[in-house]
Amino acid sequence: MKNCKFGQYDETTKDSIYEYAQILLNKSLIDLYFEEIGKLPPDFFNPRKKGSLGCLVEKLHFNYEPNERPEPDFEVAKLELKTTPLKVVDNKYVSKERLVLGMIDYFEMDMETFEQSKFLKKNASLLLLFYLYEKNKVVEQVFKIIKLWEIPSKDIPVLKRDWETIHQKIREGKAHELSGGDTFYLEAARKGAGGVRDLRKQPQSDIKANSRALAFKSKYVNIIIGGEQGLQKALGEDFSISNLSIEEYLTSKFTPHLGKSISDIMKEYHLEYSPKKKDLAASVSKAILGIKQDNKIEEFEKANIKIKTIPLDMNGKPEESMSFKQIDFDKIVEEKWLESDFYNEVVNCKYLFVSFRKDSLGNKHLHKVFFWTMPKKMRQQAKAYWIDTKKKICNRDFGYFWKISDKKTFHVRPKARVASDTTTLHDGTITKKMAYWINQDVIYRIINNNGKTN
DNA sequence: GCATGATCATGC
DNA sequence: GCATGATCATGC
Repeated sequence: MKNCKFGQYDETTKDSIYEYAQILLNKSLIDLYFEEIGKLPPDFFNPRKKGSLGCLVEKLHFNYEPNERPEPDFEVAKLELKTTPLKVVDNKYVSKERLVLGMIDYFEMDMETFEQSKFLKKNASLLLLFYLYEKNKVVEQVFKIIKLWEIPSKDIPVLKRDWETIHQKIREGKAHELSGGDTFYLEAARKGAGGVRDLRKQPQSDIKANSRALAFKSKYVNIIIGGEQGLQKALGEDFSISNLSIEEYLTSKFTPHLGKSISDIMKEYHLEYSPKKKDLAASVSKAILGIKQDNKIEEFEKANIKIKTIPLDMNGKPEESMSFKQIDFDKIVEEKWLESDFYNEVVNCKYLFVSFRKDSLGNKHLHKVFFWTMPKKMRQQAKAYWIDTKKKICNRDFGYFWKISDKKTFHVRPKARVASDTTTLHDGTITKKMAYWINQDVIYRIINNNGKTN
């Protein structure tokens, strides 16, 4: 635990660091650390001294000494902290500049592969603190977007190809010919003082090359901002003036309704109540969140937030295991873990769990609402589960997937519309459709712990 | 028509 | 009572 001015956080877990970072939202350092900044030598926040804001955030806010090593800033949590500027264009935040991710050591990168690269080790998870840029200001700048970001699996192919393009030039002794235009998301950007005095040696040629750093192009940074901003926009004015994080804001919407019955909440929102409907809980959630029933949930999707409603029995126990998408048998055999559907759309997501508990009459009441992301241990289990499932599908071994009785967190089970609902694989194999599930008792534990993961 | 989220039904 | 198989309701 790190003790800080505004409480404490656990520097070994991403969630805890992220939660503590939220204090910065809509604030500047001078708002929060006026006295502390007064005691610092003026050199510390000279606008000309680049990078000083990032150091100050680490020192003042996180009570953490910045490291210069290849490991991420928060080494145990494997989380790299980045502060980066925004500007406003057409009433929208866009990235002011590329996001620099570390100097290129030509000799070192020459010997690497993408998978084992320093780049991937250091930048797989980023805590991005976007602030609104103001000229000649440092500590006065206000943080506008706080985002815990992990390289999305869908972007890995592009990033990998970009990295390999750069790598290839170094291998061919053409480091001096590198250019930002070679690549799409990731670029080898000029860095350092420039000019003759900043030239460095490269491994496969005697020609000296400019010093360069790997960086996300600002276009790509805008994609990173995009999902978050779309959601902020969808939440509207109330959210912008609330000074709350997205998580806090969304959960606070539910607070006044905790304990109320579904039918009462639906009356309040003038929704039709028919107990046969299966999406009652979902439409109630949408109503409370102010999402139109005709589905504005897309913005949540873009921000990688999934809403799951969980029915609980009288004792607060989940009535069912939790189902996810169908397994695409032909696809999974071609996939790698980090690029898989399952990793992308189930594991690597943020969930908003909305639970409803039955009373003695069988009426459902809004019970607990919280955000949840899969903790590390469970992700490891998820990987083992996925590998096992994939292996059995490769072997056309459809009868022996993990079962709930195996008590291994996940299981495979059908969820097809009817029993006769089968799927035909590319080689003509016909088999029942199956889906990914998380075991009921695991959901129970998550509910009991209010989503706190350890 | 089908995927998905949610729930029901049956057998041990 | 639980594990497993099966089906329902809905939206796209």
